[in-house]
Amino acid sequence: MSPVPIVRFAPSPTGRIHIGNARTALLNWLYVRRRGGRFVLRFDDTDVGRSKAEYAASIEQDLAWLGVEPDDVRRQSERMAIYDAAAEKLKSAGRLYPAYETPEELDRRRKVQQALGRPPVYDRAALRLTDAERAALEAQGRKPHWRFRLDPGTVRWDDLARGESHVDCGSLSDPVLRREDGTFLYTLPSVVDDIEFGVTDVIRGEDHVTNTAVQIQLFEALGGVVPRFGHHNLLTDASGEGLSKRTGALSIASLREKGVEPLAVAALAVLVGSAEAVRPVASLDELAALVEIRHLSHGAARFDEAELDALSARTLHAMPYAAVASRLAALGIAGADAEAIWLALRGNVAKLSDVADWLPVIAGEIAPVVEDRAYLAQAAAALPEGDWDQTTWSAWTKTLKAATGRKGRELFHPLRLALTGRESGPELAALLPLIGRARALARLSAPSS
RNA sequence: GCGCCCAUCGUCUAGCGGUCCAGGACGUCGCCCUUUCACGGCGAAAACACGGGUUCGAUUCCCGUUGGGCGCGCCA
Repeated sequence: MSPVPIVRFAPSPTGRIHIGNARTALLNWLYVRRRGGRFVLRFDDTDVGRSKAEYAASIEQDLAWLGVEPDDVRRQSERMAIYDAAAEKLKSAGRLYPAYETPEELDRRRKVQQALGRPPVYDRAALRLTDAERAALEAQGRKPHWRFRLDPGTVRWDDLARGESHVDCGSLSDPVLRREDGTFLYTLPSVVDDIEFGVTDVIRGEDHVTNTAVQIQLFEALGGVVPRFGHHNLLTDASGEGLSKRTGALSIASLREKGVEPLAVAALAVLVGSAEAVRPVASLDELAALVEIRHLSHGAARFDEAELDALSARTLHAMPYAAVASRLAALGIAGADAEAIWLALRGNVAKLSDVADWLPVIAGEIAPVVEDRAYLAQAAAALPEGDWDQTTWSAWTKTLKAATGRKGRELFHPLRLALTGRESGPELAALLPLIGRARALARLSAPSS
């Protein structure tokens, strides 16, 4: 097998991606990030009716927001001729055969089989058609769709996540590879592309395990190298319901709009349902070192959005200035004081945008809360001269303590109320130098409120 | 209905026959630190789904039941 892993994330651009898709994308991305390798973003857009360019664009945006930067982006809609050739190859090998049933007929048969307690498997009636019968159908204007003739045996593989795995293909329908109009379903293009792009590891959700058995047969029928497969456990929402059944709420776009940190989304998306404790991380590299596909559990895991908010806040509390500098600049926080402002405020924000709430305290207008004018006048008079730094607060309050005999809450709280106008907030030692002498003096001397 | 996978504290999990009156993380609660919040420190409550086996001994192995996830598409 290639020493350099090549993985792919293959969404169909028929909607926006949600947290479950992000889990798959990230698991792939982190896999090659740690080993050195390539990540291909492949849009499985053979369903022209449902695929939309704007969805593809938004998927790329969502991935970029999470920090996933593909090495290559491909579109299946541009590669039809190649799938055509593969289909011909299967046809001449006797593995692809025409079938003429209508979707309604098939649906009816499936229902009958289910009612009889039989698995709803295609009966291969088309395989028993004589040449004359086929010609008759064609003469009526019926166009065939094309099915891949499955080997009935059991397909086995050593799964990256689940170990020894097997699927009995005898209980599967021959998959339709191509529609009447010549367009392809996802199965064949996926395998053709995996072969051609040299994909070494297919990491996807466990909803694909039976597809994997079919696709392994397809890899073999096409003479391609069968990649390693890994099927990660699926996520459910907080109530235990499968994500695929719900839409919207857990989309990456909605999480971004809520102001959740991308690193928190990434961390929870891949750490939940694994043996590793969910924790804030400082980078995707740190996350990559934590994630081990083999350590994923095999049952579905709950993704709790409430947990995400807490993780997002904790991620912010430890975030170095360099990691947020450009986003702070966009909020108007830049220049010499920007780092000090961030370090003073970060422990008190749940979302990055919360820093805006504190800006007036540092550099704008507030309504000081004044309850004890005499004490504040005394405090104003004791305000140190010269340049202020982190030590100014304690020097000042020490002086005040000696002069007034106050201590604890009685000493500090009136100062906080006057200087910030609020009951609680960041440490005043960090805030005071940012507020500056002039502003502090004005607030301490404000009229009673 | 049939098939595959799973089943340990509220949640995510460790556990691969005795080391488990079950360990960690998040959450919750309490205490400490602190002018407040947050952080940090210490501590507490909190779980082996049920029934049968196998075994000297089952959380751990087997079978069944129940529950859950997924699949059974001319979706991907």
